[in-house]
Amino acid sequence: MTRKGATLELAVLGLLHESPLHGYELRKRLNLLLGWTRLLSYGSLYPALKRMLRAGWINEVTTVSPGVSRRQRIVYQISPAGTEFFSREITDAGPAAWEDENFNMRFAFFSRTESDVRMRILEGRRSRLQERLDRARTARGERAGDRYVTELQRHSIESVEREVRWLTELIDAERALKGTNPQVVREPITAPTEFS
Amino acid sequence: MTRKGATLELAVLGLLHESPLHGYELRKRLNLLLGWTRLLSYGSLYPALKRMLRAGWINEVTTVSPGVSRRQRIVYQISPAGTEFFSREITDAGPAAWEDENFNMRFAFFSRTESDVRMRILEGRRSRLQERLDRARTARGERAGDRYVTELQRHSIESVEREVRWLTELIDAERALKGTNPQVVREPITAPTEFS
DNA sequence: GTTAGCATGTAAGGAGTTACATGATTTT
DNA sequence: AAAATCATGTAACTCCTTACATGCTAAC
Repeated sequence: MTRKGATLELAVLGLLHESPLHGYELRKRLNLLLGWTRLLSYGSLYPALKRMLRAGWINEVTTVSPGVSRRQRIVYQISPAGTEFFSREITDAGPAAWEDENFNMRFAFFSRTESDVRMRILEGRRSRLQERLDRARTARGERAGDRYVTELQRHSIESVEREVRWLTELIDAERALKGTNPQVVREPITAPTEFS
Repeated sequence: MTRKGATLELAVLGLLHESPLHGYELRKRLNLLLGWTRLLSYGSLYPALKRMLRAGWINEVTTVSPGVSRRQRIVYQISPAGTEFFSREITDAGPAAWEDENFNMRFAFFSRTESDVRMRILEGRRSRLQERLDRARTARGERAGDRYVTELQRHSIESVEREVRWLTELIDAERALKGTNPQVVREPITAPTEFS
């Protein structure tokens, strides 16, 4: 099936992989992690958590000993099924991985990916942007009418070009890394941050 | 009311303002004009045209003399009500104008806007991005964990900074222009391009 | 004559927002 | 004691995409 919109679900699983969290905190972290243009709303997060509960990817752990705060909260933790799903999805380097909505999230979890997967995603992303660039460049020549339109097109093209250069640097770095160390780069798991 | 999603409608009206067009051609031009990340689909354009017909903003002009091609097409032209609506919306320099989805479109039609409106939209857009930047910058300090996450944040911040610089240049240019010529900058209307 | 591109649509469904609703806890 | 922020949710609605359906016309 490979639901197109598993972005949110995957990001949640990725965060819960590090430490259990409750909804409110999850939302804050998601907004920091992925530079979403609009902030993620509760109306979108909470239903997603319910869906994930039903799917068996996460478990509800109603607060036992909340530590500092005596405020009751619903804490979620990732289940084995969730871990399995996350790993499977994160391994997939298909077109979905380099689409606009997914790419940032995939990149954010690159530490949990094999080097080849990273490469294929970065290269896929780059050629996607390259296509867009080609279209934009030919379009520019055609109608040199309004000066604001022209300026907008110029700036858009420059932005995408910059993005492409960034990807090229990353690809080169990845290739260099691959040469020296063919293994997966495993970051040491940081100690679960205490959510206050 | 100020429907949030009038973006598409406004863009269509803006294009029809220059010359009557049929749906297929409209879609192509919209995709060029606004650098939408995904191409606009027919499933979104055609229903929008129907809505606009019902609203009385456009008229259907089933092809009379198609010129070069003898292919029958449904050509739309803007109505007085549509012109009125477009002018009213394009004059509004409220928050909606500098949101992500709207800003590019508004900018593309800047030639049909007063200098003060342009200024307010550019400045609104800039402070919106500035806020985003502040949030991102403070976020960055907190968790210097994963190197890919760090790189993503660095790059995002740099992109927004670049955007802010661009807006600043535009604002300065606009201010200089305002000093010399307080009137609206009217581009000569380019001759309606013959759609083949 | 067949393929590629032109041209117009509809139906079902996904993903998320806004607005509403409620209440606890912490800070001032 | 009030205000801010934490915390969790639901319902209605919007906008768009995908996939389907259909047929014309130009070029090879």
